[in-house]
Amino acid sequence: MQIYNSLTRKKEEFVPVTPGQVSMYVCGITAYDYCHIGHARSAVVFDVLVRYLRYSGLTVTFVRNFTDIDDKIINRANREGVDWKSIAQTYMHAFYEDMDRLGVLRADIEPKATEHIPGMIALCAELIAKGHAYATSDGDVYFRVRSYAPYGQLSGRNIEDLVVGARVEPGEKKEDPLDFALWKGAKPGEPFWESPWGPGRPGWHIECSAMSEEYLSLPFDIHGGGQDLTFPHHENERAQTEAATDKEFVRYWVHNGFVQINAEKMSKSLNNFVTIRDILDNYLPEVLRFFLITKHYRSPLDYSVDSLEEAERALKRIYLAKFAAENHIQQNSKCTSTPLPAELVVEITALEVKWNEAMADDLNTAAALGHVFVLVKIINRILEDKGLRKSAQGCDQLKYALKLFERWGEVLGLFMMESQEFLDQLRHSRIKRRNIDATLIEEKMTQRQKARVAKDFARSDAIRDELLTLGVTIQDLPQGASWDVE
RNA sequence: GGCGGCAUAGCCAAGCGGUAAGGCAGAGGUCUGCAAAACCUCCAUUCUCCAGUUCAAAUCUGGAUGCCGCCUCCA
Repeated sequence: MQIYNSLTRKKEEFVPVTPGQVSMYVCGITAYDYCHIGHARSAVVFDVLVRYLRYSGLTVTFVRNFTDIDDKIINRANREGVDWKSIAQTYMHAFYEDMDRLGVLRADIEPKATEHIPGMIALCAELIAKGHAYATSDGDVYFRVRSYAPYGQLSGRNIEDLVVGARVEPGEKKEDPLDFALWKGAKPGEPFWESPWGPGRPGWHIECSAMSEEYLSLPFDIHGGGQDLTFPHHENERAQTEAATDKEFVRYWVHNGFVQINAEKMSKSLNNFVTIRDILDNYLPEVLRFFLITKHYRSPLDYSVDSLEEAERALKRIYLAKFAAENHIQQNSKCTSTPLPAELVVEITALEVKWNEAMADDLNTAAALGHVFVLVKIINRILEDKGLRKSAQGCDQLKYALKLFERWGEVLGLFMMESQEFLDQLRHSRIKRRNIDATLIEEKMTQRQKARVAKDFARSDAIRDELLTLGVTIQDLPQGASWDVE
């Protein structure tokens, strides 16, 4: 497959270091708050990537870490007057709850920073020994940025430009403002680990270097994360590992784009953070997951309730077609030998190739979903035509289409629910969201049914209009009337 | 100020030199007591603008304009 490499700023053919095997590391969360929709996007994007690589026949070793010690965790613990460990515990647990609901698979290895302190200390020591780092009298250890020539290559910056923006916090004893902390000497009251430089704790970047090196051999194939991690986090990780080991760190750097809220960046200051659980209070997890892959992973994605509801309608269309095809296959016992129009068969066969091409082209899920809808249209076309739907070939093609749903769904993490179950859940989700009193609606439906039997259409239509103002629509079907929420 | 990205129908969105996928909305039709839902059909001679390269450009080059991101913790 082709994959865009942030380091070379080009799409490249993906060739794993070891044929048939992929080693992949993605920066996980810092456990200090509930995950927001941006975390969801990143997690889902790399989940789809892992699933697709496996679908392509590759064996993937996927490492995703937890940062369970960090300034933000300590700050929150202090603010709430609790132990920092319980903060990390709470939000790692929440992460699993949210991700499980979204269908994000567990990584093969999920290391925690606090369980890898010795590796980080060893890395710091190695960097000091090689002259790439130095300890200060305060027990801090800094990376000597100017000692690593390629610094800035990954994020496309040159060192002299960085100097302008570099900051030195009060109390820091850096040789150079560009240098960044590998190890932070403990301040009073802070958690610490013993080290050759005195009690302290790791800087943020060193943990990913230590953990990726521990579980994957260098260079490993894919390093992923959000676009904002490119600088400084990934740039620093790369500098640390390559300077310490004299080996290439990573072959392909993959970065996902941001989720924006109404075309603006999500930020604490704008107070426009939307958490995963906020959304899942009102929408099915699969709707959110579908929404997150409707756009190419490197582009910014604009979140709004409208766009989420549009995704919901679109997903419903897919499930309705799946539902109809499944039902038809179950119930249709008699088959005729009517052939399907040749172009229909050709089209459906071509779809599998096209879908694959889309996914192999830098994980173009937006295009892949387009092909899913073409499949939906073909299913409906067969189902709609009495001759075609009874033909043996028509049935075969419907079965094949369902197999495609299954295969594609496995990769996208979609369409895996029982159709009926999805449609029921969707209905309940909408009833809840629109604050609809189902008992009241049922009463009205009974009243309306009486009116209809009595051919009092004025009355039955009045009830229908009344329900419509609540957002409830009525369908009069041969087997009786039913209602739904839009 | 430095670096990078984007601009495609009412909205969302693919497209990576060979003549505009797909979704939502909308219009027509099937169905219906009438509707609704569902389904089918239709819906960009044209891709922000101006030059250029080419037999051929939404796609490449140069310029203009407008948005956005990063450079500080951030997915």
